[in-house]
Amino acid sequence: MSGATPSRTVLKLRHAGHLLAGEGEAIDGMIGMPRRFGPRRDVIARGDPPDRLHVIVEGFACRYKVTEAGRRAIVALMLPGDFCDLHVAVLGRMDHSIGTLTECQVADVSSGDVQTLIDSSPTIARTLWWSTLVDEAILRQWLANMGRLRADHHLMHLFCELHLRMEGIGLALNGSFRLPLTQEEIGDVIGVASVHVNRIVQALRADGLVTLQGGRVALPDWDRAVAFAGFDADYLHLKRPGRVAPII
Amino acid sequence: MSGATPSRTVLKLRHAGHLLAGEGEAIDGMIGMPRRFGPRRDVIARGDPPDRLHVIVEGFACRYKVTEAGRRAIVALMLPGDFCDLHVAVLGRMDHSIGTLTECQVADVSSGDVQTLIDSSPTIARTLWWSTLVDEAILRQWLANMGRLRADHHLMHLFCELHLRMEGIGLALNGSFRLPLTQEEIGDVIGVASVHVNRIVQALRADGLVTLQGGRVALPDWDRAVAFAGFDADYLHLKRPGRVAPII
DNA sequence: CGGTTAATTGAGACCACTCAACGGCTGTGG
DNA sequence: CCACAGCCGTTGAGTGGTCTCAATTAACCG
Repeated sequence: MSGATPSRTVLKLRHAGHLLAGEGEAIDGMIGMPRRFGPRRDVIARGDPPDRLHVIVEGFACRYKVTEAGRRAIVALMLPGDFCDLHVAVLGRMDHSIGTLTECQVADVSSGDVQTLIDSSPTIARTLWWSTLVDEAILRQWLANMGRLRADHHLMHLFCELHLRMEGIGLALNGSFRLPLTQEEIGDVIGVASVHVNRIVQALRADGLVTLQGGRVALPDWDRAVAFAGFDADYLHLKRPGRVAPII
Repeated sequence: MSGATPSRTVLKLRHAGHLLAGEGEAIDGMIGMPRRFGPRRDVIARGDPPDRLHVIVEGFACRYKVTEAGRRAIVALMLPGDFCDLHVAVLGRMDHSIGTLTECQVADVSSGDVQTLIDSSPTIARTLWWSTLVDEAILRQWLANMGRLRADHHLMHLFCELHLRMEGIGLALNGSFRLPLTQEEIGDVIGVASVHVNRIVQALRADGLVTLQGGRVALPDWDRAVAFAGFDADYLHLKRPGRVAPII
């Protein structure tokens, strides 16, 4: 590693296992100055032309769709370092919205810069490709979980996934990580009403499987959590396993 | 159009709206001789290295995952003409399986040929890219539907989607199309038990919204079906509409 | 014509929902 | 410093969609 600390984006992309020396810095070089978004703001709305690329530098954001009946479905959670829309420029308009959950720092990335970088290095191209495929694999896993797992198992599965993803970018410490979402927002992820999230969380807490307080999630017993959720991390495709020195 | 009838793959890809004259034939040229698979056979299994590309030439196939508890989740339906795995070569191993539902003809495609074709034409590259993005958009829509739509609305939504997709490859006639799946398999798609699929189908049939018999689905009243399902086709990103949008 | 698979029907149980009310915390303005 | 509003979390009660188990009929196939 060189002098500058690699961004969370690069920390994540290193898990693909392809990046050569210096390429992390090249990727960081194209990420512009972040703009601040307040909580619950749209970064891009459904119907917009997807002309810009964005990276979540800080905070939690999501992809979401709203059903006819007005129920919101969060179809992806984006953590610090995640690309929002590496891929969608080919489509004419957004079929979903991207919005912040917490306050966020969002950086614009020029799609021309991305193209240049991809053309300049097969390993970078392969790494960005890997990133979009992992996003898709997560989507498949979420679909498989939804409606087939009971809400308590489903929630623990989500926490297991987020723990690994947060750990991969240096944001998990001692089995706990920050997740300042309301129970309503968690419900929009796993597809249940907020009232039900509440009851489930209490039961899980009583079982010693998880604690949620002050916007942090703690998994005191990883093995039990994994067993309870039926969690298998293969869909995250982490070629370089887990731990990154935690930041904060 | 030239002499030879375009394959269903090309019929589908034309909806992207990018292909130039002659490029459809180029794409068809790389699709090899199909091999026959019986019903309920794995084309690729979870854990396999994703080294080959496949196209479903004839029949119905699916991506699926199996939960710890043994429940199967079908996370994508693949119709004639669909690429199975245009994208997954970057990942080390399959995180899901691809299997036939009905008897299928499956053609192998050399990934070298695909690469050559992509390098030879930006419009072909853009078109194949579009294809994988539409697959992902369908995945998002399925995730949004699952667990948020009541099973009857969900099922009608699926039928509306399949109707447009089948129509787009010339396999829908007078609002009906072939879909020789068991109620169990349909249940694995929308995440409900086969017994419940049965009751729902009967209710929908009684309402005149759909008929299922002899392995065919018929939607006698498209507008009512769309209204009932809350269906909005935008996520299929058909730049050249397959069916004219319902008037009134 | 017998065997197998799929569709259908019924009964009872459970998971998650809605509606509603209450408590706790925080920020604001008087 | 207190009153108040507002959001979030919590709790209760009753409803309903979907489940499992089981049995029966219908359709298909050799």
